[in-house]
Amino acid sequence: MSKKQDIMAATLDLIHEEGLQSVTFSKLFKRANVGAGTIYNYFANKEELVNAVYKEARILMGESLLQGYDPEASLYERFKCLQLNRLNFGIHYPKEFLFIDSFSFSSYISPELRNMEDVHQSSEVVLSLIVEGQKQGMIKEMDSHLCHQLIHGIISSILKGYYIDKYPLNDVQVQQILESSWKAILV
Amino acid sequence: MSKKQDIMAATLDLIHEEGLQSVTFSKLFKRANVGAGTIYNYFANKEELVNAVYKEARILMGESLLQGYDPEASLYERFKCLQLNRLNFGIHYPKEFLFIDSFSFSSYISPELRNMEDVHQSSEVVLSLIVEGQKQGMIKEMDSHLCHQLIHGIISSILKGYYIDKYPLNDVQVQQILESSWKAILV
Amino acid sequence: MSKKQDIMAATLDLIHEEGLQSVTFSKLFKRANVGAGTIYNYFANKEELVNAVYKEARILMGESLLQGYDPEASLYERFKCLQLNRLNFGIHYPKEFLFIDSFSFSSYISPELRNMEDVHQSSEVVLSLIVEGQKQGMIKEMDSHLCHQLIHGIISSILKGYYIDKYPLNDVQVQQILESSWKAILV
Amino acid sequence: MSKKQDIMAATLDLIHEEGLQSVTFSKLFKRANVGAGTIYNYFANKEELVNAVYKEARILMGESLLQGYDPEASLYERFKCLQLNRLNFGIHYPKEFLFIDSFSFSSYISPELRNMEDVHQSSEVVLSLIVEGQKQGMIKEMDSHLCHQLIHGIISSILKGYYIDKYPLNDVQVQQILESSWKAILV
DNA sequence: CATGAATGAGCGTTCATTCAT
DNA sequence: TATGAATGAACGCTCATTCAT
Repeated sequence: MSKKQDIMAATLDLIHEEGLQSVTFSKLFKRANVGAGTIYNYFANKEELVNAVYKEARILMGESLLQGYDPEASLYERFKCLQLNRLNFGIHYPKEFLFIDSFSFSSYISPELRNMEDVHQSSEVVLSLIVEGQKQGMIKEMDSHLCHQLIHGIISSILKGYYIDKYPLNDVQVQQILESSWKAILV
Repeated sequence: MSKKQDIMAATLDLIHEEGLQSVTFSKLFKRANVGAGTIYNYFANKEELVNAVYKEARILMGESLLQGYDPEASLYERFKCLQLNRLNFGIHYPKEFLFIDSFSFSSYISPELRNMEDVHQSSEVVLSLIVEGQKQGMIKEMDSHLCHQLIHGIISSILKGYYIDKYPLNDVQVQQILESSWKAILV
Repeated sequence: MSKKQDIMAATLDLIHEEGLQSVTFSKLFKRANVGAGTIYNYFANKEELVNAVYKEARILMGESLLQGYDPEASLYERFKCLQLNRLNFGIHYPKEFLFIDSFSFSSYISPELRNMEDVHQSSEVVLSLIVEGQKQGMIKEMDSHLCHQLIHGIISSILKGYYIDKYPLNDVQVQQILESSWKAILV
Repeated sequence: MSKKQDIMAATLDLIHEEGLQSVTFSKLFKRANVGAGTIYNYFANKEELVNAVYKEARILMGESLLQGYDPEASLYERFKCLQLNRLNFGIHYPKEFLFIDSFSFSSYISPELRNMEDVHQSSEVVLSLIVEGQKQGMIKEMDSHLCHQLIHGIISSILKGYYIDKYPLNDVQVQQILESSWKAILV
């Protein structure tokens, strides 16, 4: 792995373990096994480093959310795919998920990055799916952003409980969650 | 007593505006209009100050969550009351809500405080309501903590979208949210 | 006892217990059982307080050093009286002795105070005793200040060893010390 | 290595000039011409710095005190060597001498350091010399620690008078002091 | 007189950043 | 590139001093 990736991986690890506030450069150097000045060959400052880590996580998330999405499938199949992708991303990449969840609204992350297209692509897919479902009379008439937030919020919240070992997330639970979130927005 | 309240209010404001990490004492002194040493008449150190602010927010939340709760009312009425209380707390006390949401799992908050009884009382009311509903065959059979997390997660997520002006939260939306979250957990 | 004396006694105690550097006003207030502002009714600032304590100790020492001094007695008798007075002062007033010993050359003590007449009276008695002895051919010809310092130094040093319990100071030891210091300066 | 030495030298200078209590880091930085953080590359904190300076002074003193000591020489020759070494150390290293003299019993100095072997070696040489002299009937029968303290005290006291220019310390005076201290403990 | 809450300059220390090697 | 000693602004905190009561 390159020095640059060592640094970014160490950054994400430290953010996950102790929170952004306690990611000091001296901890970072030791963890990443690089010299104090090496970071500045790759990143102009701490903020750019964190933003780069954020960007990488967002790209990874963006790729995950639309994985296997079949525009031709039924409304419910497409809905399940999107929700499952989000859930699986959170299960397999907890560090990335929590980092994105915590800092998307932080002033630490630059506005340009916050509005990256990657994840928004998936957001738009979700939004148009909602609108489509409402036109068909399947999905309840409500503000589409509110509806979007609602089904995402279920996944995020479930994941946070899972991370602190409140319950397992096996196939049974996963199916229950998908059903629940679907029923929540049906007419 | 006013100085203490000034300091705590300024702390909560700053946490809300810039995040806990950037609550420096120099910002705090200016915001609260007190001298550098004044804080130490009331709080042993920064951590105790933050914990005191957290405790106050938790007490306020604890009082709000069970407001008007009638144990004799129907299952659905009780459910709506609990969800509505949470939503209203978030609407009227956004700073408190976000602070609690962000830092309940932070190492900055002492474990004793994290496990205060106040909010947990309401948690147990919710949990037993879920179990009761499951016995009656109304609520879907699933891990009660998972179910709890699900309905809370909906409210939290909706509130976060509301805070960044994604949509309004008028009576219409509020009713939709209550219905959605109820349908999410019905059999 | 008056507030003023409470404060001065507490100051001397604290200096003796922890050293001047750690005599903070907050410790002082608690020890002396007075309010934070009360000191300023009696002393303009910390330095004046310390100087006042120093002055009081010096006055006490000045009184002690010439106690029972009989100008008509023999050279040796007068020498023994002076040395014994110094030794006894150190034995009975360890806090005062050590404070004077440590801070006589500190910049904390004002020059005027350092050159108070009280103890110097006794110094001049000692010096003229030395000169007289040298004229009589009993005391070795040497710089009288050097001689003075020598016999004082013996007493001071012995006291410091006594304070840390290196040895007892009973009559036997006291007699040995007086003899030794006398022999040290004889021709 | 130069920065470390700069810092230690500046520390010793400041202690000598103004006392330990006024060795603030801001004075230290200016004096040593280093940045505020540089000290922490070499010393964990202020106390460790002071202890390091103390240790260096003690090592220097330990080397000086037994210089040229010939165990085969006569009792008086050995006595003179020890006393002269101490006197010379004080004359050539006044800052080190006063620092050790003042702070050997300060809580600032760690107990391990206080009980270093270096200087104690010389103490034991002095003590056994005293005991030997007492067995031979040359040195007065008295507590050996008392006797030790007495002859050290003479040197210390003389040096303090010398430092404030009370008198010169040329060969004549030095010989007088050695004789006086010898006579003080003879039978 | 006596009080103690309030003050803010100054403390020891941390840590993002620089730069000579 | 890669390094890490050096830097100094900024941090949390202390404490002598003030002043309204």
